[in-house]
Amino acid sequence: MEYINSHILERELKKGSAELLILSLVESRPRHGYEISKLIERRSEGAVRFNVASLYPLLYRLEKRGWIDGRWVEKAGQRRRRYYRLTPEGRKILAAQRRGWQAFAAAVNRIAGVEHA
Amino acid sequence: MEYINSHILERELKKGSAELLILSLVESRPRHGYEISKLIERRSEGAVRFNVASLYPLLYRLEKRGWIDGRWVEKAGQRRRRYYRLTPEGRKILAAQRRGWQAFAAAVNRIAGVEHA
DNA sequence: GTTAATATATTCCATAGCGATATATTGTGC
DNA sequence: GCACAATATATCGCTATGGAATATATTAAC
Repeated sequence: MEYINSHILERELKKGSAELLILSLVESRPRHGYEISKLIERRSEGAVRFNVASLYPLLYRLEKRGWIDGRWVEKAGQRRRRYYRLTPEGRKILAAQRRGWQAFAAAVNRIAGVEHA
Repeated sequence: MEYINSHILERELKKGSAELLILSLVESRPRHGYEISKLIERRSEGAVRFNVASLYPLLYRLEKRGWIDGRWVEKAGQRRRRYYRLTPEGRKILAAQRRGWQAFAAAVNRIAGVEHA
């Protein structure tokens, strides 16, 4: 199933939702970058895909802002991974971003005339 | 009502939805740039706002791609306005973008754990 | 021993949003 | 008659950033 130019729309939309998606995924438990990218791909059924060149710099930005907190975990028989967990500050931001997303999605649905999206 | 950092989310998200919103607004009848920007602001209740430096170049792009068709209208007692109407090609793109938006919004809702957004 | 999958990382380029600014016209209040 | 706000279109220049390409390292599979 391939929509005409749908990839353009998705590419652009993805940008704004990236933070919300990442924060949401590390809400329940710490996760590492690769896991996050794979989760987004699977759960969105391909509608959202992250380029590593976007994902990792974004994780650094979120950490620098104090919204997530990363620490290296070394395990025998595994590559070292950096697990990120949500900080209290990040939890507040996540709540705000959820509200922002809902307001935005509602507005787009209203204007674009999309019923029960 | 001001959400923490919500402007960041909105700024980014806007990019991807801009085309969808504009195409939707010129679907029913031709409209000019200023009218489009005001309509988006009003109908979104402030959740989406267009900077003129984004709006006009975007209109030119859409026209260049053949999705909308603009023509100048001069009226006594009014500044000249450029009215844009949706082309048949634009109509197809709009339908595809609506589907793309729905798929995207559904994916974000699923991942971000937003209920009935 | 070669390939694929996992996992993190960076460089470079093109795109594009937006603040600032400009121009022109019409309507309103004083 | 004049200042000001609203309408309407337009562009310059800065900056952010997304993504292709590429690199490195480890483990599993064949």
